Amino acid sequence: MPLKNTGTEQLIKDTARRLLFAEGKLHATTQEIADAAGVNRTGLHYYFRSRDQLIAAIFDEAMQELSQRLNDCMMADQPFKAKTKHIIRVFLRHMVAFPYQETFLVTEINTLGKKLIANIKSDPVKAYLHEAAAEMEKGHIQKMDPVHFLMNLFSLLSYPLIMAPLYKKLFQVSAKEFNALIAEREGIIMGMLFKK
Amino acid sequence: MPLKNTGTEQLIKDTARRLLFAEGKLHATTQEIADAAGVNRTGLHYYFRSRDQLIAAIFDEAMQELSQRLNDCMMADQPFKAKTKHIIRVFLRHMVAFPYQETFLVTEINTLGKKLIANIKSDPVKAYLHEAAAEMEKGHIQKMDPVHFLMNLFSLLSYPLIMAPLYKKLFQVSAKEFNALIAEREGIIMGMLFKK
DNA sequence: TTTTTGTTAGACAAAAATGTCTAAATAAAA
DNA sequence: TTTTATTTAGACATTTTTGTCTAACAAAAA
Repeated sequence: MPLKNTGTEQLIKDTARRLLFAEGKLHATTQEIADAAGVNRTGLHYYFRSRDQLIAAIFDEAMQELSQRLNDCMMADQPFKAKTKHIIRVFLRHMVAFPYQETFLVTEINTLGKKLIANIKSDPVKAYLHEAAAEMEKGHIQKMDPVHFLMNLFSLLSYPLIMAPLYKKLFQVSAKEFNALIAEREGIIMGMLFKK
Repeated sequence: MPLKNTGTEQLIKDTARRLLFAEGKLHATTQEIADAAGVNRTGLHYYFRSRDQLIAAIFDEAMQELSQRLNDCMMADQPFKAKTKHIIRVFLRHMVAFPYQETFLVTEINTLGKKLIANIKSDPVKAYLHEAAAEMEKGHIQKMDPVHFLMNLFSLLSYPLIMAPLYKKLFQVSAKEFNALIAEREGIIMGMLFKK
C-alpha cells in the first residue's frame, strides 16, 4: 500500500520466493525472511501486515505466473513439435531457478489454494491436448490418452530437479556434473516424447 | 524403550508417517499426530522424548525401506525388461500410498539427511545402470547416459502422484478418473522406456 | 494381591514465532 | 525547510508449539 516505490516490498517478496521456492525452506519464519532480505522484521508487517498475507501474495503471483507461462507456451502459433520444445526450454529454466515451487503449491494447496481453480484457465491446456491427439493420429508420437503425454512431459521436466539433492548422492555426481546432466535434458526429453 | 509391546509406539510412527508422507502435512504438530493416533500427547514423549526424535525415527525407517526396496528390485535375478516392469509396479504402489515421502526427504535432507549417504548403497543402482547400458547396446532402448534412463523412469513414476491435487484441477478429472489414469501408468511408462 | 508397565490427565514452564505499538532515524518530495 | 513516507529499533503482548513434571488410572505380570 505504500506510495513511493522504493523496491523494498518487491525485495521482500523476491526474498521469500527465493527461500521458499528456490532453497526449499518451506517453513521459513518471518525473521529468516527479513534477515535474508536485509530488512527489519517490522518492515515485513508494514508491507504485508502478516506472514500469511505475504505467503498468500507470493502464492498468488506464482500461480498467476505459472498460468501465464502455460498459456503463452500453449497458445503460441507454432507447429506442435517446436511448441513442445519451447515448453521444455521455458519450464526447464524455471525449474532450475525454482525447483520447489510446485512442491510448495501442492503441499499448501489445501490451506491456500481454493482460488486456484479460478486462476488456472484450462482452455489452452485443452487445446494443446487436442493438438497432441492430432499428432498421434499422424503417427508422430505414440498413441495414448493425451493427458498421459502431458504428464510425461512435465514429469521428465520437473522431477529430476526436485530430486537433485538426492540424486547427487545416489548417483555420486558433483554439482557441476549434475548441471551437465540437466543441460542434456531438453534433448533427452524430446527423444522420449517423439518418435524418431 | 518400553518392555511390553502394546503396539502404541508403532501406532504413533504409523500415524506420523501417514500424516507426513500420505497426507502431505509436512508440519504436523505433536498434538495433531497424537490426536490422529488417538493417544495422549504425553505418550508421544514417553516413547520418543521429542518431536525431532519421532521425525528422525520415521525418516530413518523411510530411508531404510527405500534403500531396501531399491536393492531388492535392482538385484533381482530377472531379465532387464521384467526387472524394470517390477520396479514400476513396486514403486508405483508405494507412491500411491505415500506420495509425499520423497518430497519430505528432499526438503528435510539438509536438516536430517547427512547420514543419508551412509544409508543408501549405490552398488545395486550402479549394477542396474550397467544393465541398462547393455540394453542400449542391444538396441532395446534408446541410447543415452543410463543415468538419464533411471531419472526418466523415476520421473514418470513419481511426479504424476505428487502433482495429483493440481492435476485433478488442471485436467478437470474426478478422483475416480484420476485413479484410472494412474492404473494405466505402468503400460504407458513401459511404452516410453522401451522401443517397440 | 502386589508390582510393574503402559497410558492418560492436567498443570505448567520454556521456547519459538507472530503480531502490535511507539519513538526515532532516514530520505525523498513538496 | 517543512512535510511526508519509509525504515529501523526495541519493547512487549499474544499465540502456538514443545517439553516437563506429577498424580492418577488401567491392565497385565509376578
